Amino acid sequence: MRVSLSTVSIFNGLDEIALNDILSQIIFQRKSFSEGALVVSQGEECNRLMILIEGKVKGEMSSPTGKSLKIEDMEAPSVLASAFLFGQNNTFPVNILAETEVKFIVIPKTELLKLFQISDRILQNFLSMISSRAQFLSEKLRFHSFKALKAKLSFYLMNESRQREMFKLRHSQNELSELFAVARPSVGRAFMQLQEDGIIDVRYKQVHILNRSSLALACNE
Amino acid sequence: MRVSLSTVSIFNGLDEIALNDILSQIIFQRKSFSEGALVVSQGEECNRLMILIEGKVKGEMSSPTGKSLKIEDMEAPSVLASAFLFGQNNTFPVNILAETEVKFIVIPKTELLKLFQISDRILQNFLSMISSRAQFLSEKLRFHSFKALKAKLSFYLMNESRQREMFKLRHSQNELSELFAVARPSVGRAFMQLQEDGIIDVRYKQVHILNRSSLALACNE
DNA sequence: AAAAAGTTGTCACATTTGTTACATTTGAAA
DNA sequence: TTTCAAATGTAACAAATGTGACAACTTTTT
Repeated sequence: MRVSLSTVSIFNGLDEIALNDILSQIIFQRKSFSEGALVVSQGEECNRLMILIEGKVKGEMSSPTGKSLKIEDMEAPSVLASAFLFGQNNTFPVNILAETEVKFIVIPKTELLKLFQISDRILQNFLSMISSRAQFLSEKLRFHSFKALKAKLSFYLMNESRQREMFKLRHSQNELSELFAVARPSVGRAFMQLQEDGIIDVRYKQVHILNRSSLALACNE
Repeated sequence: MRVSLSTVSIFNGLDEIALNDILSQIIFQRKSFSEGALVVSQGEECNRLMILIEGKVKGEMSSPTGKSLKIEDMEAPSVLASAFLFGQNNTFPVNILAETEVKFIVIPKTELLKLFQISDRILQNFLSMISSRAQFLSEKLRFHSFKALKAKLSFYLMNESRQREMFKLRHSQNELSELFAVARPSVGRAFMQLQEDGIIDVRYKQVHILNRSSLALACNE
């Protein structure tokens, strides 16, 4: 189940052999956490790159009320903390929780700088990752600026369906309520409204998109 | 009113002479816009670094309803678009509007890459900027996850006051309503509530913080 | 197959926020 | 100073969302 390191985005374009050579030149750690563990807590100093090579984690922001806003799910292979490593206030903005057994490779910031000098390709990969990250955060921000819940849900359904007319929801209404930062019954109501509008047909996790163009319009309300 | 280039964050630590030498090695443009102009529109390809050297701009996301969510104000010297240059989907996530006459230096992506090779310092500055940018976006995101408007306003007041007991608001309620993504009368109500709670005293733009610790608590509701 | 746990549909009611409107106050311009 | 545009205080009502609850249904576990 563990992934090959060459599939990790920061090592894009490097083959196993080159990669082994490069990695032999720096110091790094391996770390494991068991299911449910708090891998990183919000506010903790961000001074090392964490590469998830096995398992799944989720990132969530604990809002001040104690409730949490789920930011994203990640599964191996992926790179955590990339965008926060070099900032002024380099702290993690989220809690990261292990959803399964997870394994990481941990590269200290100083060693990462060495990597940049060794391989131009790694630097370019890193720049690309960090930019995508900022794009991701902007998208999240736009998403939360969608005021109406119906619009949020419509947008979500547009993305989840990917052209298909029928599909199964990956998330429960409870999870959606965390993603959208609303109460659970509100999610149910929003589904109901889209159904009453004749835009979708939904029964438990099974969704049938009846009118995709109306769904697109519903994103704009 | 135009600022010296050495005060721009991406050129931190370089003196005028070194900077002139470096800049002579690359190709870049100067661009001006008049007040009110749309400097960059959301969705436009982001393939050049824009350095604001004179004037003020604001960035806002047009939400699908046509309403806009103000993201930030920027004034010279500052660097735009840094975080989106190298991503997969390198488009601007915001509209950028000139609030005064503005002047820019525009450096194409390819030339920026040259700069990185010429000066390690510029690369490091760039990494730092882009990380701070991601932090900024995360903070925005957390802010919008503050559900209650009273909490948003409290948080805003905590930041704006900076230790002081009395201060003048920099933004009108109308502007605040854009920042918070709510309706204007709601902002007024939130002020009123904080006043009724005995936490602040507010009369038009003049704010008096009566109980800072309660204000801090109010952020968590 | 049966039991347990989790998910969903749904309700009534409280609370918050949006909308529209208008009078008042302030600050800037004439 | 006077005038005027903008900002603010405030109200009534509409709409959306939160809360708590419970039954019905699914899925997973035993």
